[in-house]
Amino acid sequence: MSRLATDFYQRTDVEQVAKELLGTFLCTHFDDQLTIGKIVETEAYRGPDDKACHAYNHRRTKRTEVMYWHGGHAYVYLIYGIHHLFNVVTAGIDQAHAVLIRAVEPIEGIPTMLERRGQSQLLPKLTAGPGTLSKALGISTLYTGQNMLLPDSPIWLEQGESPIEEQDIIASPRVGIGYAEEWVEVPWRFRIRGSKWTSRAK
DNA sequence: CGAATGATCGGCT
DNA sequence: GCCGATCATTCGA
Repeated sequence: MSRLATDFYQRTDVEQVAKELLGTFLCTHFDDQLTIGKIVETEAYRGPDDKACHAYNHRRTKRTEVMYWHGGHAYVYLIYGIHHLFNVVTAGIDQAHAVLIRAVEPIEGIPTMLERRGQSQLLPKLTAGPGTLSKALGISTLYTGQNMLLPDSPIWLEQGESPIEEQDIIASPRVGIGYAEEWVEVPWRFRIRGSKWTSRAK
């Protein structure tokens, strides 16, 4: 396997990056535990024109500052006071684009994931959904701003076995963004066709 | 400084 | 299907 590098992350077409992240491996190494999940569902967010994006209209706050950093950083934030959502920052400096990772297929470190989630059986609900996958992989807001291009990063991405074909990608509207007006129906949620490890379709 | 709210999840009906 | 959890962040006074 080889790590995704600068030229993958720093493209300006966040929609394309979101599709190409499907099939890649999200890896974490915390507390001496290696966990790996194959990414099966993503969503693209494109500041500054996308009303669903935290960086809409060049909005710049302490929380969203990371989105303005160069591609390859991790943007992690807390939602509903409970869930830590993991995003991959893309494009260049001051282009606030990011891809939310919404579901992974457990590959490595499954006992660790089960323990972190307090579950005993390997079922899709272990890692289907942005909050649950973060918990299973041990990702928290502590790691927002982590540069995943650094060789010693505890969070990183590995290339997939082979690219997912366009015909095997299902696009649909993003979820939980009812406030985003004309952006509500834009089909920037991507999933691998036939994967049982994705969250429920809208 | 106070109040509202959210890129969600899981338990209960 | 509905609803409550739970708190950092954001914005307005």
